[in-house]
Amino acid sequence: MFSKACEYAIRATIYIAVQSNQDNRVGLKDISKEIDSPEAYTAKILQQLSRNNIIDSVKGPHGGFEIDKKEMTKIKLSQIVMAIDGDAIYKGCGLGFKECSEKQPCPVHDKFKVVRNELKRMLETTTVLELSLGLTKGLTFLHR
Amino acid sequence: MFSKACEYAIRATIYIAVQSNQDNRVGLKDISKEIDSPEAYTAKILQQLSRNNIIDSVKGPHGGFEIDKKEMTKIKLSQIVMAIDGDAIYKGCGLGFKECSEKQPCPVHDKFKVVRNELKRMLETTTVLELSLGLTKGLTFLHR
DNA sequence: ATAATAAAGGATAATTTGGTCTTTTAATAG
DNA sequence: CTATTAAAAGACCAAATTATCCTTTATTAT
Repeated sequence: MFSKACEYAIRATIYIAVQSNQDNRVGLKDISKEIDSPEAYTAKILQQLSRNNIIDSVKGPHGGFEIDKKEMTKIKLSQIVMAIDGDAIYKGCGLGFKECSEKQPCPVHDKFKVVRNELKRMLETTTVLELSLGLTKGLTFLHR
Repeated sequence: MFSKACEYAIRATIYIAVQSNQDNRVGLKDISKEIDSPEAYTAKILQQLSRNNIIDSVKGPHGGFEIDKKEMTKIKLSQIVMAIDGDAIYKGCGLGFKECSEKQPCPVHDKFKVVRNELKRMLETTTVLELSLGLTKGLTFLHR
């Protein structure tokens, strides 16, 4: 569904959100350990999230990553997916045709549309805050 | 969503179905031209489909690929996806966790379930015959 | 100011996926 | 039975994705 990078991005963002809710800034080492991802690779992904203003980063001693509490309620899963994987999952044809459209639909166009719209709706309505609360309440998990 | 190989597999199967409905056996060259895919790579994919009994292949002069008309009504998109991409799209966790389950769900587990179920339903109810008819009627297209 | 800390950035390596080429095997028409 | 045709099979190559390592930059506590 998503790239590995995007999976890590979502995991990391949720973890940072959980910590930011408790006013903890978290470092790369901590993050990659908690979300079970390769450290250096995760660093690259966090950079991208930071450049896309999804998370904030602070250099130096006691630096790390955080998410503004007010912003957190507004960040949707779709923003993370867009920042890492781009819009392929949104506009791409199910059979990989560039020219596929309503006017010239591929054989699975209408069938896929239903699924894609459901996915789109889900990504655009799910907030990072919401997901982080499930974790904090112990209803969901983030590691092996 | 699907791998490139799987996209080519679906395209090819639909095209072979269209031709088989008109009692035409089709060769690799013809297929890859019609579905706009690399010839040698398509050959590999057709082999996989043949081994999985989704299509039939005949060697020698006037050989090629075909689909039994009676079988065609039974072949679902899910069988093609399963043969090429495996069951990852069915059972895999949205965030890539191996241990994700109903009992130990990842933060997006329930959200993804809705989308995945929709996808599953679509793949398991859509037949190759159905898709090929849309093409034959000129309602859909398979190439640039 | 300076040493220590932690993220940013750049170069590079490994793996997976996508794709090609050549040889072998099977089928059939003459 | 032999030449021809077309798929099967195997080795190989290329590109993209995933992942690592090393150097630089920014921050802060002493």
